[in-house]
Amino acid sequence: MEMNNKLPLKFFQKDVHSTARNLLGKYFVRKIKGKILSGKIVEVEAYHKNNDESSHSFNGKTKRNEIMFWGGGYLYIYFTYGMHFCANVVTGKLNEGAAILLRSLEPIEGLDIMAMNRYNKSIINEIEKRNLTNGPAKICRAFDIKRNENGTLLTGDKIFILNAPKISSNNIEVTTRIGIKKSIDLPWRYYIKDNPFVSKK
DNA sequence: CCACGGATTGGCT
DNA sequence: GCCAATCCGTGGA
Repeated sequence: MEMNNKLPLKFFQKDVHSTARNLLGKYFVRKIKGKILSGKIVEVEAYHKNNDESSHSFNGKTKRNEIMFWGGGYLYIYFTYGMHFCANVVTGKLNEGAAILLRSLEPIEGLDIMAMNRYNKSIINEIEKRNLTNGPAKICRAFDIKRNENGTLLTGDKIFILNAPKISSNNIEVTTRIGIKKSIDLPWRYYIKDNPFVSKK
């Protein structure tokens, strides 16, 4: 895959909803130990400090969520349920408190390494491939992303996002978000219509 | 200091 | 479909 078309900082420094839509179809990439892991972004959710009680940033800045206030272009990693990590792309301006949760990827490169990270074996069947990165915690497990990666700048050379053609609105499905108990009616989940790697319809 | 529960997953029924 | 696993951020005393 061509590696010279990284998304620039200004891509991330815009409105969280347009950026969420724009992230669909792009390639999330991690270089680790000389290898490339990558996946096409097929499902995301927007979170924002304002009017969104489910957002980690809703009650203001804390040590845990401070990356959400650093402005667009950083990776915000949080730990949940005592065993899982999830990855967010921070968007907008300084102190805006906006981020996009990566909910599902279509695995593209480094499937053998992802399979080791997820299943402790390098050869997998079609069902296992389907389940490799189709959930927010599965993505972090497959890409070996943990607390260390919190605050990583996405324009660096370790973790970044490659540009790809924009997905047209016709091909984007918009729904309420999954797995939350507050602000459950906000239609802030975006996914690529008919992509088999989307976590849930 | 302590209690609560979560932007989840996978295994078992 | 249901539920256990397992940590730590958060908020109240």
